[in-house]
Amino acid sequence: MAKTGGFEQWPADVEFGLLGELVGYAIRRAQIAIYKDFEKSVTGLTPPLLAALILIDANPGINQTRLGQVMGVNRATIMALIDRLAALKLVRRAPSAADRRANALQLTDLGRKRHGIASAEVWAHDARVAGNLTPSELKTLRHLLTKF
Amino acid sequence: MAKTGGFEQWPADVEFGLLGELVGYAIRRAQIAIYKDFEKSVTGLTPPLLAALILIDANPGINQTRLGQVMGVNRATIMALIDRLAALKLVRRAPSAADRRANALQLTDLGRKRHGIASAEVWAHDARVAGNLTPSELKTLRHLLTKF
DNA sequence: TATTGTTATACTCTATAACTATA
DNA sequence: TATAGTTATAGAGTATAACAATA
Repeated sequence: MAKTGGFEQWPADVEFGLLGELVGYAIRRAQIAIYKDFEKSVTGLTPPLLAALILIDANPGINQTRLGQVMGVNRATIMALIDRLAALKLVRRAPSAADRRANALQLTDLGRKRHGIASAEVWAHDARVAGNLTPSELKTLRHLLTKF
Repeated sequence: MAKTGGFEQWPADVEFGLLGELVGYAIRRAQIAIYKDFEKSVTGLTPPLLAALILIDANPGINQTRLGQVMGVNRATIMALIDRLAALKLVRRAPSAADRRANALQLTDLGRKRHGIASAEVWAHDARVAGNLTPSELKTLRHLLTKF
């Protein structure tokens, strides 16, 4: 029942009706609280941009369509995200050796540097928001979340 | 490890790097999967609009600022959401007896009807996406999610 | 034919800043 | 002074539809 970033998870003076019964909404409220802490913790990158940055770092040469599938967004959306990362000089669209239609996505030197900084920031953020859970509880939660 | 709506939760051929360590990202991925099922299940209302509709039904006369606080958004944002619910003739801004600055939000007759329909839809949706969890697991998950 | 990237376009969610009426 | 609502504006994320290049 922690308050994260001033967002009161389940205020007692409000009726939630059906929302209080939905596990999907419980996940959504946790996500809102976590997002508010993320904003204060990770400088200059939104959650989708950081996710893309980390995924490209971990999968160098991945193409846009595949990255979009992994992130759960379509080609036009991943296009916009890569455009922004490219404008920030963090990601480069290199030609793919295997498929001349595709871009092989890579981090730039600056991108690798930024990846290191943002990793430290998001790591600290995640530890903070999970601070009310024991290691055992976290393991259980992670396990249950894979079932969706 | 269910696939919900064609979104593959943790594809095995992709490295997730640091993302795989973050409980916040695990929650985000579950939320993406659930959202994709929501879209197919609840007709004509987005998650924020349905949340507002249910909260107004459960707290008739609530004002916009308080509703925004409960939902975790600011006054300008709740304004836009109520504008859309009002344009759909689902919600009415009634004058507040206690405070002439405030709107007492209420469902219209059509709003109550829509609330009933959407409740059935979202209930079925939630049961479907939670189908891989036992009642005991769901209870544990709900408990752990309150800790953020 | 199918797929990758791209562009044009539009909609939703969200916020900041400034204004007004009222408290 | 402070708060509730409002308006104007902007940015980010998301999608659909169409097109060119390549598979």
